[in-house]
Amino acid sequence: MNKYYNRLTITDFAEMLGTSTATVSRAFSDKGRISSKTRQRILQKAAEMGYRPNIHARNLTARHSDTVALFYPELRGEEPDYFLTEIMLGINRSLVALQRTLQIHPFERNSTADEMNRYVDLLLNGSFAGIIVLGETVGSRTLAEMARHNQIPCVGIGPAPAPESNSVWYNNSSGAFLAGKYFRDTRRERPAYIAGFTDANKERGFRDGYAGEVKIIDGGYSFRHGALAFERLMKEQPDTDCVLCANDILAIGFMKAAIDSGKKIPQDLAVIGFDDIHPARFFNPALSSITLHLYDLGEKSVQILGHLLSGAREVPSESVECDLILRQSS
Amino acid sequence: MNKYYNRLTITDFAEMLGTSTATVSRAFSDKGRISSKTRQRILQKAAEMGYRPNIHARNLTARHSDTVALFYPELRGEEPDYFLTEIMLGINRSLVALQRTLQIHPFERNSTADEMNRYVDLLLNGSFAGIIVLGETVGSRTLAEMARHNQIPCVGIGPAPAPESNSVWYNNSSGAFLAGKYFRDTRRERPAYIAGFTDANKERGFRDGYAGEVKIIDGGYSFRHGALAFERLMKEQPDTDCVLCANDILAIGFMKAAIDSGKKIPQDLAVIGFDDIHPARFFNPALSSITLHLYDLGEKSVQILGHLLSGAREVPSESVECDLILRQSS
DNA sequence: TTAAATTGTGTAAACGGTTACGCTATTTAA
DNA sequence: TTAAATAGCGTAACCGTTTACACAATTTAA
Repeated sequence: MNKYYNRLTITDFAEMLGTSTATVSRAFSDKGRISSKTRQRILQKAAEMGYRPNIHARNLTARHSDTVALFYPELRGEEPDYFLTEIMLGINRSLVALQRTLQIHPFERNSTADEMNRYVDLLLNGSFAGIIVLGETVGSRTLAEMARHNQIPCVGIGPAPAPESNSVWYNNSSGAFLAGKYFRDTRRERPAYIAGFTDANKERGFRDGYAGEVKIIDGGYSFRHGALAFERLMKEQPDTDCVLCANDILAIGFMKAAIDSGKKIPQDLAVIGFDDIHPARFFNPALSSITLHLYDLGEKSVQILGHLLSGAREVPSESVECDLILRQSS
Repeated sequence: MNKYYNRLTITDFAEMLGTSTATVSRAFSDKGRISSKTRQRILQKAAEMGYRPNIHARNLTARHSDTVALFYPELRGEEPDYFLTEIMLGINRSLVALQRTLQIHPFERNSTADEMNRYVDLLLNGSFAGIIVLGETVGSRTLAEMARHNQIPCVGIGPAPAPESNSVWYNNSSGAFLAGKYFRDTRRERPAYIAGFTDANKERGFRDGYAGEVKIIDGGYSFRHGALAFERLMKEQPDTDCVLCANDILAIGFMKAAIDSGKKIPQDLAVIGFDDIHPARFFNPALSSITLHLYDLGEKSVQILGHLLSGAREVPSESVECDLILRQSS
């Protein structure tokens, strides 16, 4: 292995200055008592001579690290996970402001016991000051539960408040409702819902919003699945005139296929996506979408974690509103 | 602060088992001598009773951590940084395979001395086993240099081999050449290059590839800048019939504006982007682009880092080929 | 001016592991 | 069967900090 980095230890350094290690330590820690004159002198000398407190020794005595881990079920799909990307952006920015660093830990959606063990080990061996857990997979819940059980600050991000931890959550059902209602209000007559895999909440919300029956097509969440869904839809209900898709990538794949086959969007077919990932607005026509405010989601999770980290016991969970962003596609 | 996690120390645990701490340590470390029978017993008991070696103590004696940091100049632009996202994906996947964890550290492009100091501190206080540094900013170079100087494994990713560290690099100029040549071969007559900010290499490559004069428009790298560039171009050289853009987002913004103003792509105007970020293929028409093989870039950097981490002294830098991916826009 | 309170510093014991060294068993060689 | 080699384990020093406690110097109160 690699044993690089500073060979200058606090003992050596203190000796050079003619002080004790305690004083040096105090100069860096801003806890204990120390005259500002000596602190100045020590910090200055440290800068000159390149002394830096070894972080592992610090973590050991302090009994905590200051890194935060983000666990998320990895989408090994055909596209990068834009959903994750945008949440992570919010998380990381906020974390930097808190002077904390982010470790990222993807895990398989159907994680093996082995993989889970590795992560639980990391969690319990003191690696993290706290964790953020994305999603609602078995893995996510296990991690959240372990964290709670061992009193490690943890906040979950998902489509429902997590009983195992503090959480910030979004309400898929109410989002889908907006889309349904919009289609009703704009007098669309034959709605369809392109589900990735079944998501009862979105489906129900959409149906309730539209206040009428809705054709369901399922299959998967990728760009390619969107195109397939279009083909199936044209066979099974060719007079469909409005569509909600379970996520934006699906919607974009769907639109692409629709346009290539000669459909006019939004005239023949109005399309609304879900999540409002950034690339949605790039498409031509620009995609309308239910926004989950992904960036804010990340930000809020860090806010809650921040409170937990500074010792608060009861921090309320939060939810974020879904909104319908109208662009060209609907 | 938070002093959670395992209160069961090696001393307590060893006592419970009636062995010495040395033996327990050996059971976990697979170095020293130990009978497989006792190891079994210890590991099993550990699992039962929930003993886990504290990572900070381990790191302290071992004099190294096993986390890898990725430093990158943060694009505080109007879009998420897809370029980064895809490289990071490659890095993280490979790193997981090496049982290492990734910390991500964005820094400002024009980072202040203060910010730089923080990062140098992190670098030199033993936080990382090694680092990967993205880009060619002053900050990136400083970090790479510090790492090299302190013998911390470091690999840079950028548009040219980095003298301060091992690196994996791409050749912008040769990529742009391909685009120029393609436009020449397809008998386009009035080329333009939409530079974000000036990038002499791409510009030169493009001109050489086309073997003729090229109109330059600059301004910035965002979607919005793409649209602005289109407008300026229409004023300054309205008969342009082919365009290379300095990145894909720019290209997409450009195309969107062009289409909205009635241009037919690729008939009236052929467009090629740069980087081949994933969303390029979603656009309508799908965007042709010079691919940098971003994912592979990330993978290779970890490969090199892996060698460095396992003690190799001289590991050759690598470069990746640029390729022209043709889609509908050209 | 003197006692009490406060401030600044040092000594040494943790923190929770690893590992060099030494001492028995046990195995192998002769 | 015996000497030499080796395998398995324990003791204790060490990794580089922090911090409780003790003590001297200085300030404040009376």
